Amino acid sequence: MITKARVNTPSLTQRIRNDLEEKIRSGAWRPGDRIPVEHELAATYGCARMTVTRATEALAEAGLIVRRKRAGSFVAEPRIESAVLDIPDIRATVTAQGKRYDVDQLSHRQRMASETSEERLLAAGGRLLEIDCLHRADGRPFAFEHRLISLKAVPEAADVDFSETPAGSWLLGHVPWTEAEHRIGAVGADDKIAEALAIERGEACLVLERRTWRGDAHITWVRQVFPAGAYDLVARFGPKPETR
Amino acid sequence: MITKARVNTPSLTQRIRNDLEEKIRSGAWRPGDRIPVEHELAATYGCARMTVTRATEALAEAGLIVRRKRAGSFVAEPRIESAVLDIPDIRATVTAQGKRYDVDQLSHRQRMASETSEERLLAAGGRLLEIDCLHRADGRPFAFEHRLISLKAVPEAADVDFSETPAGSWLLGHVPWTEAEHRIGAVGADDKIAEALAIERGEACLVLERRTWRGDAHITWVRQVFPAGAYDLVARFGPKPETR
DNA sequence: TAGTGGTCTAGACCACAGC
DNA sequence: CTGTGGTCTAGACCACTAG
Repeated sequence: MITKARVNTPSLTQRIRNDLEEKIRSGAWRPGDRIPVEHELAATYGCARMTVTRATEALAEAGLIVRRKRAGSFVAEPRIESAVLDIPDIRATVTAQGKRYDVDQLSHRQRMASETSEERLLAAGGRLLEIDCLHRADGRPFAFEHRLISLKAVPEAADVDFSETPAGSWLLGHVPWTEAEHRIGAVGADDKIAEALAIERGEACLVLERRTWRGDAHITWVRQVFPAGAYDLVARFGPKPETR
Repeated sequence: MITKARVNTPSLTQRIRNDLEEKIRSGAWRPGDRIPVEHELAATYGCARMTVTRATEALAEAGLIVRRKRAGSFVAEPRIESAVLDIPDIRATVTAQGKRYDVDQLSHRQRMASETSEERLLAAGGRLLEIDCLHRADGRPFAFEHRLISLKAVPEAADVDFSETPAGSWLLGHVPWTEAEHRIGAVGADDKIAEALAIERGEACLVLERRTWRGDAHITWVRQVFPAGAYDLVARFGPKPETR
């Protein structure tokens, strides 16, 4: 096989992938359509079948096509169900907006985990660090945060001063985690939140709850409350900017 | 090379991937650690280097490792920023909860797109279909929906009866889309929403806005309002249930 | 400059589902 | 049964960069 004179071009696999993706995204191939069999594509591109396979495999993983033995590969039906959500660290969010970030620590204490299912899940009889804080952007209240940290999972957190670096940012940098679950909802501000955020009681707020694990060990649980409009979450489904 | 007697086991590539992933997720390998070079892994598993490459490639795509020429492959620093968000169709959500689904169409009209940037983006001088509806679960208000559909992009929508099948479900089944953007926030109910959802004015609601495209053509814009607590969005980061 | 990942080849055999 | 994807091999050369 002749070696192509590639000069800074994407790999052949990538070009095949992009070509097929373009056909699908442009609508030239509609959901349910069968795409050419792999050996045909290999002939088209003058390459080995494996090269084509790598491309179609990637498309299948991305959910754009479905590959079926004996039947062929087909353009998949789009599904709206999954999108990528960006959930950045609050300090990073604020500074990314070009605003000054401050945190007020409202309370900070150690205690034993209670017997609520919530806290048993987190620390199962161990000690907890419980921290309330207020995040500020340019001095104005940005988010109220209530956090529990399992000292069983992160004993060194007991000695850290979170009055400058918020606990979330510290944890992000010091405790590798492997799994996270987020829950997003809305709630009316209770008295505590209303006071902290300087809004009226009952006013609508966006709530983001996050649990974080390292393997089986539950690291932290946090509930962040944003005044309506202060913070929107954005999720996307579609072409990735990279590799195009 | 000896062909292994595989009996319904995952592929070798998959097993290598799982092994490495396990090492990372368990914490045996920490972020920043270098993982064995590919030819070593190939020797370990008694396979060709390409087989190992396929596994490490997949891990790199999943963001678990970073591969650097000449330097080696390293366990990546976890990033909390992206998580997969499930945003199902409302009808599907309700029926999945085992509840009866109904939709009340509150209004339905055609008009020209106005000159707001919003609507210019959607239909650029063309006709719009504007639909308000109320989704119900077991008869109780579940979500208020305000939707605009570009008749330029979806002319056949003009003749569809959305009083039984909600527009969202119809579009999902009839108009393949390729890109979507979601925005999630909180808002206090205005009079219209409060009445539709049978809640108090000002009560906190979760808002989900979604824009959908097919290639460059903007298909629809929709704003769905859920009473606080009625509906939470869940996003995950971590091991996929599949292929393990 | 040596060693790493990055990519590709030209085969091969298999399992499986559609015909 | 046949053709499809599923997987793997045993090489090869290249590009890049850390040392």
